Amino acid sequence: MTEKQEKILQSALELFAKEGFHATSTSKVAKNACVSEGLIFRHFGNKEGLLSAILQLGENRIKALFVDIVMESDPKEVIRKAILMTSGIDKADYDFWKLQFKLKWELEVSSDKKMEPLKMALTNAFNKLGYEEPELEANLIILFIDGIGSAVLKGSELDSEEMMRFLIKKYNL
Amino acid sequence: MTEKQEKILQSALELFAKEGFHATSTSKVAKNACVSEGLIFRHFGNKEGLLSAILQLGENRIKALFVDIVMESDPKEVIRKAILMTSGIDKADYDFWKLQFKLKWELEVSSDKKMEPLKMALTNAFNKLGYEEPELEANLIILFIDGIGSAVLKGSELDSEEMMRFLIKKYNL
DNA sequence: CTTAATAGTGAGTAATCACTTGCAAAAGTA
DNA sequence: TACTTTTGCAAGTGATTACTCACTATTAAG
Repeated sequence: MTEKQEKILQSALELFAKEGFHATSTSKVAKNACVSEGLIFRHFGNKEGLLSAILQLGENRIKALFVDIVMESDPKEVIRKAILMTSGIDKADYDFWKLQFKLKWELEVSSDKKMEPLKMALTNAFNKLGYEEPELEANLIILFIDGIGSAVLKGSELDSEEMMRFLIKKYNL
Repeated sequence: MTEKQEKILQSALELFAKEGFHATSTSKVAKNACVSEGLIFRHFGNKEGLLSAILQLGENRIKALFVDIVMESDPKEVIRKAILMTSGIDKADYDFWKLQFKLKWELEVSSDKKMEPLKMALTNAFNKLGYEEPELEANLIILFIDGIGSAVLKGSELDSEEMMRFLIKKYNL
């Protein structure tokens, strides 16, 4: 991957996150990246190709976030780490995650599949801890993680750290 | 409001919800509504004006949904009704609510303010029931409602009815 | 009936859209 | 060195964008 190629990707990420995919023109991306507009199409084929490249990065990053949770053997620790998942994300990466959330709405891609390994790990954890309906408990945690993530990235006033602490207390973790 | 004016609003709602605001052109809206494109600008000024009109409808509808909850005096019933809030929405109104959720991301409008009365009612209810941290409990419920709504409107596989039943059981309501 | 306001149209507008093309500079590769 | 491939740019392309304008049809009040 060339230097300019990365610059295009970085600029697209920033602008797509800030303004949205459809509201961002390829000429804007090119200007922001200080390259000719044609170069975008040379490297990524079309605008959707550019988006796909970004989406692929997202897939990889989310997998990386899950690894630490899924590999954990202590069930209590699995749930704790899941709840705290979003606390670990760098502020410099906000654009990146914001885009991922935004695109779930803009492109109608279901996030169920991506969350599947996390759901399995949580279900298993709740099962080990003797909860009556482990799968529903897992769904609930995922709902909260997603909700907290959304709130933070949308710039809500919600104190995410306090919510996580509260949840951890609620589950005796 | 004229017949054609309503048709424009209806078409815009449908298309904005399906394709997104920026991805829907005014000419598409006009065609779908079987009116001349110019009429849109006569009545709504510009594309954003059309959006504002739709957004205003949303504000009113969400207030109507809240009334039944906020007016309830029995604290347990307040929480129960809040949890079940999304179960009452008509499938014919899916486009409408989908657009409201979509726009929260596309236009970066915080939904905190709209949710404020609901949060107050829930906080009060949890307080009456002797919960230690009523405000955080309220936040959690709102997070849940928002999450269920998102999941359903995004076409997730999540069984929302079962999740609601599960939560109601969890809170002994 | 007259008049004025509103509702509605359809053919424009300049600007912008995603994308292409021709060509040159650079970088491998032998 | 000579040749091929990749990288990059500038100047285009036709289509579409949000929006305007000149005009007509309809309505309603005096």
